Amino acid sequence: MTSTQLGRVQLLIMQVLWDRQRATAREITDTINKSEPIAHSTVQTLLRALEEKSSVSHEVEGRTFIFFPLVEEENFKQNATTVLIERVFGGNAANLVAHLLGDKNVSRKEINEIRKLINQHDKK
Amino acid sequence: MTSTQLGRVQLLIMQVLWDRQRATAREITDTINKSEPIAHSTVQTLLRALEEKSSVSHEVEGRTFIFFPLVEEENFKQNATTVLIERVFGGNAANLVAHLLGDKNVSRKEINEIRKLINQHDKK
DNA sequence: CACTGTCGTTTACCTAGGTAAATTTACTTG
DNA sequence: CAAGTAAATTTACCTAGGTAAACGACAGTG
Repeated sequence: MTSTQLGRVQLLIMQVLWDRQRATAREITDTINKSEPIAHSTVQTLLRALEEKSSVSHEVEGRTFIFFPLVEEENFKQNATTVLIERVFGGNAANLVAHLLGDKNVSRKEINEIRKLINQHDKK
Repeated sequence: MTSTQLGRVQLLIMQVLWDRQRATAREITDTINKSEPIAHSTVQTLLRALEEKSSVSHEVEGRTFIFFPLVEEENFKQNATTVLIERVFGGNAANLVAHLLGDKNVSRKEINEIRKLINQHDKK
């Protein structure tokens, strides 16, 4: 299916994997537990789900599984962004940016950063 | 709960309501059916779900229900955008824009539009 | 007055995501 | 070798979203 759609906790797991490239279920659980409580068995269940939809795979080392991502972080970001633009912003990325400029959750500092990005992008 | 999280089809329904402000279930079904097939009973089921989470409400007119949105489109857009930025772009809107500039799915035309938006925004 | 079409309601089934305990399996260490 | 530990697997439950048939109420029409 290669669905690059992930649930919130699945995404946390993927982020650990993107960060480390390789990790055991235990390492993933411990990493997530630094920011929020999660049971090890939950992580294992979701890892199996991720494996079923070909987002991750594993190698066996001794008697433990070493997991690694099959989906690239960039691919995922692209997909997530595209879905938002398609469903919510009529398929036009500029509509999304227009929204950001008027969004109270976006700070002045971020807007300045955005302006810089555009200017730099223009210089090519 | 006031969850502004909506499923794909729920969002289609909300978009019809945002567009018309008031509509019967039948009108919603017919509108959606112009772009994709959907059973009337599916729309009714989802309308009830939307009503349960206070996204829409209805008045009774004769023996039919007239639905109308309780959630503002802007609120929803803001929420959906915030969730993407938080979960995928480390909470920084500029990261999202940086991504857009390198996204193959975003056309040159859209980038130009974005530049114009920023320039106009600066003039205040 | 029975028939038909349109409502809304009920019921049922499926998938995905999340949560986690219980169980099994197997290695290691006293 | 028995016990404990740690890993993976199995099992179970719950919610949200989606899909749609089946059902019951009712108004208008022949």
